[in-house]
Amino acid sequence: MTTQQLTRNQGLVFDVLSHSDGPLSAYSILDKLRDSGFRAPLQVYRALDKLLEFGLVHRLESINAFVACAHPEEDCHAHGLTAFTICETCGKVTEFHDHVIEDRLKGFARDRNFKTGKTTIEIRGTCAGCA
Amino acid sequence: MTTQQLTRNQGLVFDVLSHSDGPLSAYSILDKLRDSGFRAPLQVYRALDKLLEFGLVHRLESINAFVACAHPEEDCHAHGLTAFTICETCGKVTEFHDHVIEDRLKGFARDRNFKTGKTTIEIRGTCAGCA
DNA sequence: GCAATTGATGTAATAACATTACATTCATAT
DNA sequence: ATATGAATGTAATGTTATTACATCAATTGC
Repeated sequence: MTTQQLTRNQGLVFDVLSHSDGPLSAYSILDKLRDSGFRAPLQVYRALDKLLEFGLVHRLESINAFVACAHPEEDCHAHGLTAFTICETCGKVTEFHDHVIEDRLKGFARDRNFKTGKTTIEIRGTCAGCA
Repeated sequence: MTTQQLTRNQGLVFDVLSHSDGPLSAYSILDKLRDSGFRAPLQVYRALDKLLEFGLVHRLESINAFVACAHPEEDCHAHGLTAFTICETCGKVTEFHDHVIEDRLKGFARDRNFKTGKTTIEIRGTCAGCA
């Protein structure tokens, strides 16, 4: 998935997220896109749904916000599990992938015949710069 | 923390969660407590805040809902990291603790001088019974 | 005893996040 | 050219959470 084949709305939303310092809520994205013609939350949510599907954007469940993927040129879904640190002071988000954790969770699920869908791993705290 | 020293509202909310089959939203808790005199969301949220603090209740970030801790007699905070599987079909939630994952996340955070606050691990999918 | 403080409660209003419903437009594949 | 599926526009509504302010209850220090 390259950012070339995005629709206008998807492109605008991805652009806003890519150029943002930190995660943004759907409504702050909407505000930033008023001048580009956005008028309703659904325009943002629809674009976000697609971007999430493409693996270009991640949703941070614990703060109801969205970030651009750290490596949008590759397919993030292919990296397996994605985890995040979220600085509660400056908002900085760091994305990482850990195969040990992934295997461990997979094992846990398999042992219980639990069919894994989406997995969320988010560490909230204070980043090095803000400590 | 035993459930003895809870206030009336905290006790009522904990009771509803303890006797529930699955996770409940704050507003469904409110509905279940109308007859006990609850009239506003804040009564629920305030009780939940305390119960979370006491480790008697967990918040499921990915579904905006709350569950009673699986072992309220012990202090859940003492077990370290808590992770969950959440069945999207029947709502069943299973709580578990994994030291390998915990150590791995701790290591990641330490390497980056990230001071860890609350960590969320939630696996959404389909449980054995619903597969 | 009785202020002073602290924690819990009651209530209303509002803010923040997300979806449903329905009409329309666009792309493209026959 | 037209049928189809995807994307869009807009309004209304639903769901989750917080702010603000008044009151009440328990505890502490004097």
